[in-house]
Amino acid sequence: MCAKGYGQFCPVSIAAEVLSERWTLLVLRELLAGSTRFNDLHRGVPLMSASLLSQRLRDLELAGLLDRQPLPSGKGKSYRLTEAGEALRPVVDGIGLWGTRYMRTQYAPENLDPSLLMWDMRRWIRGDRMPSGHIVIRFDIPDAPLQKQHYWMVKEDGSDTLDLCLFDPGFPVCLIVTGRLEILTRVWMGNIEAEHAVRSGQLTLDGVPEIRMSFYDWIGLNPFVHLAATQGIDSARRIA
Amino acid sequence: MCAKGYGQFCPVSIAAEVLSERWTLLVLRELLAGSTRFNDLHRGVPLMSASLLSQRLRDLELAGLLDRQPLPSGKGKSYRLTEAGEALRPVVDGIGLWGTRYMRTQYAPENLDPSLLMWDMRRWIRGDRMPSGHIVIRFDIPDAPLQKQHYWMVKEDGSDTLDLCLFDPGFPVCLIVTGRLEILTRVWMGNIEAEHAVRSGQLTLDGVPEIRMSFYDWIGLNPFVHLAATQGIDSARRIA
DNA sequence: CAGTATCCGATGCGATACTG
DNA sequence: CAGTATCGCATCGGATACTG
Repeated sequence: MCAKGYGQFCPVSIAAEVLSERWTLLVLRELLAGSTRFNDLHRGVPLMSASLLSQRLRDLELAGLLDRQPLPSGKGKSYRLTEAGEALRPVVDGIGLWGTRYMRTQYAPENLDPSLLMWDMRRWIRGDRMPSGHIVIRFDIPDAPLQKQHYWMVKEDGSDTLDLCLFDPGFPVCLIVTGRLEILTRVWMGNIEAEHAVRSGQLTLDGVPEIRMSFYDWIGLNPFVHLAATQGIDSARRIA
Repeated sequence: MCAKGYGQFCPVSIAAEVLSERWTLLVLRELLAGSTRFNDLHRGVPLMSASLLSQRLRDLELAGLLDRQPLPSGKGKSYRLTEAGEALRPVVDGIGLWGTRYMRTQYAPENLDPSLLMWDMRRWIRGDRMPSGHIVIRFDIPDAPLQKQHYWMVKEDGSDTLDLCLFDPGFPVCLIVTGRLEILTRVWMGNIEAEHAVRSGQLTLDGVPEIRMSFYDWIGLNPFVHLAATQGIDSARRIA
């Protein structure tokens, strides 16, 4: 009968026809976070198949939330939110805030993924607060699957953005951060304070004191934690 | 592999596992609008099968958004949002607002439904602004399917809430409002001003002048229109 | 009335393979 | 690399029938 939509004139219903499709909200989150390339978007939703991501991007374009431009470099396309898509930022933020406050399944084992964590951290870590020079930080996650126990964050001199490597880039490592996946995730989500995690030995920092001390300054937090703080919600109080 | 969820620790993802299920947002809208009984909820999402509504209500309960209490009257249950569910109001409002502003398919024929329109109007029409006494308003929708051309809104003396009848309740009718389905829907959605619709003959009022004049006072508008007005968005400007 | 169980068909989606 | 087409299965959800 009703192929797809909800058959209602209510704007919530019309909006839900786009927004409630499986994965769409997460793709939107990635776009709002600033990813513009297919593979970057895909790294943010690694469990989604490429074909489905492609499909959803087309859906979003059709719904007028997304603009797809061929790249000047010839290969590939650039995906950018339109005004309508950008206007969903408060909605997606609101959903994230609500999730932070009320949902408890965040740290279930099946929701933890070292690569995803690192990819998320890479985007928000404050490269501009790191010491100058060529900085390499290694993250060690001993309880992760073998292929996913080591990650390298690389900051070139002069640039503030980071590169995430899954293999040893070869440069000398300035700092090794070691912690179990859940701990690292909780620290990142503002659920455990970084200082506390280090003091209690849940997180280990290995490197020269200068860089070790700077850690707390640049490690940063997932953006929803900042949002929550704005609204007076304290993530740390919610330790399960 | 991933049975159901998204396998991500991000709060947006956790929230989306509940919120992005098909129909869930609309059920939530109904709950937020104040419906507490199964059949009332169902009238708000008539195209949803009862079994699926039942299922979704259970899902919402399980996720902690909904509280299901047996009614003192013995039969049936009462559904009420928990604090967590209530906390989604700004999100659902935000989605509705966004839909009002950016989505254009609202008035596609397949989204228009006279019964749903009447049910929505019933909830928000200002009974307290109607003249006192036993008031019966009949709505005539000449282009609706035969069984759905006539609706009666009944206000008992002393009560401010309205009853919606699909059959002639037998009392004398004070006012007949006639208009095509799309016109009635657009007026209700603030897309056409009621006065304008009447002046231009798109809407017809038939009754004694006193009640005819009061129409503009109690007819009201869908709540998202009020919200939009608060935010400086003018629905009337968006006539397609 | 107020739901719930079951059945079966449509479709959504992941895996795989393919292309410029 | 940056996607897109195809295929086949899993599951979602509507219809129907049933129960307190």
